[in-house]
Amino acid sequence: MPTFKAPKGTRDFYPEDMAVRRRIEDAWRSASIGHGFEEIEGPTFEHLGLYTVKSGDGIVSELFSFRRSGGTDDYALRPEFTPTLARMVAARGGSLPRPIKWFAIPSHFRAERPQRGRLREFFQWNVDMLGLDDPSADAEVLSTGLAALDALGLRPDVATVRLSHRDAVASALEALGVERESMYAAFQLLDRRDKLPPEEFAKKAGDLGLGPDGLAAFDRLARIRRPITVDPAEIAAETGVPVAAFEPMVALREALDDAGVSEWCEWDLGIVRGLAYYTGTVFEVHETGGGERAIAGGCRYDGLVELMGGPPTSAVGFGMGDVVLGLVLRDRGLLDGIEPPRPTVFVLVADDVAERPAARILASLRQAGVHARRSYRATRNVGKLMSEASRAGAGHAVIVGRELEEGMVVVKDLRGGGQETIPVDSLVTMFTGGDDE
RNA sequence: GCGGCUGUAGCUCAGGGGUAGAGCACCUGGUUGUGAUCCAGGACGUCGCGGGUUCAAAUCCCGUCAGUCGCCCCA
Repeated sequence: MPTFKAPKGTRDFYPEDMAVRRRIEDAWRSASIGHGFEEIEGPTFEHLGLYTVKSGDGIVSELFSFRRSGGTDDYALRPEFTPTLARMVAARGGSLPRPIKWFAIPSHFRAERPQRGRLREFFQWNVDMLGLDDPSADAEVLSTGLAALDALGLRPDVATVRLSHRDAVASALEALGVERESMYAAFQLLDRRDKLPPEEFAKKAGDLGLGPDGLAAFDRLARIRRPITVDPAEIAAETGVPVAAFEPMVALREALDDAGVSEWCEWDLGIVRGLAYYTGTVFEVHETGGGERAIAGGCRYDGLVELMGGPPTSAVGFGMGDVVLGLVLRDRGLLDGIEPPRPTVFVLVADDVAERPAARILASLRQAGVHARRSYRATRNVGKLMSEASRAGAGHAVIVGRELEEGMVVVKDLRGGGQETIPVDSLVTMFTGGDDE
């Protein structure tokens, strides 16, 4: 018989893994709802064209795409959610009340070589706010993400938001002599500042029309890392760029301050993020040590809904994957002790004649909404059964046995250790009365 | 697509040309009811796979596959 393994880059979620996943998803969902976002979902696969129209044909090699046997349409498992979101917004056009505040926790699929923090199937929390062209929307979206991180135990000393603003950087680069038509190439170079040898960096910068002075300023700009409270005039002085270029950053900073999250944030003008359709604010959330990939990435994408056939719609959102976040949380012990739901009651049968009464007791507990389990072993050895109840993490064990003759059962508190003999009739009340966990 | 490292029991690993090992976990029983660091017993492997060398390969050689980490890319 052939043996099968989970496909490359996918994961099996055993109960303990599922408990961790639920913890993360619960934090995401709670933060979203608490900040006024509503949950949506879309199809797991879409028309291939939905992705190529936005990202170009080159994206196809990164997708799991397919055609139904005998069919004519090309599909792809969704590699991200934003196109689906933009499609959904475009489909309802202007009929949706603005701003639109939606979140989703979809699975995604990418045909990449797996490595640390990157798998072929993963879950990504998406939070998006559309139809409000104001920095307060950027701040609201970002603070939603940070609320989830906070709920999971991460704090500003452990996770940092690196922020930039494409309009500000574009103005700065223009002031340094970069032609408008070279702007996208300049962003790409900015993104690769730490990966290229200095000579190559200088050469590519020269191709953009930058002289030696401009190159030096470009390099300084690319490496700007400052507290978010810094005076833009300081950055202007350091890079030789007129301070007016950094104007968009001031309004963003004020919005972040009002949202109460500026403690998490710093400027990093080297943050670019790849896509051409990004506009305005861009940010990444990183572990402060910086060893892992980005925990989350977000941006403004004011043109995308229109690209999908909808009305011009401003938009800002972010995605946060479960893989890197899980690694960061695990490294800090923040996932220790998470386990699947544990039963309130564990019913054990201590006597052959108690088998059917025990079954009835179990059913009555469950019908009353109590999480109750039983042993499926044949043994009547109470010690072994008690051990099983303990390993199951049950709060109480109910021994159904000889006391039944008097209409009684024994209830043992597995946390505290005490036990009492009570009438069978009062058992359900005991566990629904509110004085038990 | 390219490179490093690792593949031996369910898990963690030892062994290193001559009959396949340990700990943990798991299962059963301990004759009559209380959470095992108790006792006794049990199941467990084509040593990733294929080829080569050898009287003999888990062990040495070659290849291959898988996992993992990195490069490329990263929505």
